[in-house]
Amino acid sequence: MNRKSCPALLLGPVFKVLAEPNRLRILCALGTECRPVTDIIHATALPQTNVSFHLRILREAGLVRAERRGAFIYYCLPDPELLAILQSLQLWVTSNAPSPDLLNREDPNNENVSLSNRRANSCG
Amino acid sequence: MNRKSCPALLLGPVFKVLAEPNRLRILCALGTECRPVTDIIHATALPQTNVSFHLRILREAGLVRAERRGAFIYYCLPDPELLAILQSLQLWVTSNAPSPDLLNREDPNNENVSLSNRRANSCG
DNA sequence: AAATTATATGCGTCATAACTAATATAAGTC
DNA sequence: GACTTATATTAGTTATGACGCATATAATTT
Repeated sequence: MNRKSCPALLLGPVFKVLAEPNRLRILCALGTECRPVTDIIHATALPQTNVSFHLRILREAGLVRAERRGAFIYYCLPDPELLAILQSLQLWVTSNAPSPDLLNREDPNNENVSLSNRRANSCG
Repeated sequence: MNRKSCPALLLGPVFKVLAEPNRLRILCALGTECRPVTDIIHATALPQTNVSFHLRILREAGLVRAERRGAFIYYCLPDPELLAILQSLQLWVTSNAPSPDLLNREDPNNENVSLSNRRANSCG
């Protein structure tokens, strides 16, 4: 099963970049504005070296654009479209996915997924 | 910067789940159909234990639904909406992001991101 | 109920990614 | 050119996640 038969594989690297909470916070701190790294450092309260580390990853994934203005380097989202897509996904998650706090816990009653015998079904 | 000030943080766990290529292949193998685990094993050529491992993670993230039918457990996507969102993101990636093959390599000329001095800009 | 098929789980190992500290580069100011 | 500010990089450490093996559970068939 290669990329041809599963084009979604293209999304893997992007998802990997977006999976890191601190990177999401950086994107959040950017919003629709362009901001210098210093601002991001203050907004996220992350150490400078760590912000720079994550910015590089975001940059190489094409998820932020960087441009120098004098001594500062401003970062911003490349495209409002991206923001819209992420927001629709966010909407889907909040309305459809299980409580995200449960993701890392075992649900004691295994109620998330009932594997008990029932033939009635809505798909397939 | 908590969830209130950055609701995108909710997406972190979902992205983490979607970042794994084999999980994307499993979703791909499912498509819009419901299929038993055996089918997924054959389609992906992954070892059973590995498929089961990934299915659990997908399940707990709410990205697939499971239902038993006799001896088989059928898995399927919970919602066509999800597929649509992922496809729009995929479209964005293919048209806007840098070549994904470059993501894991250092680009030798550093052409991905020009940090050279230029004051002209389109944002901020 | 024994055997078979379908699927899940626990554990150990290995690879990868995040983080820290120290240092380097690059631009601006005096 | 020396000094300061802004940002990036490198190396080392730690944490996390994927995978494989062995085994467990659950339903089906005989």
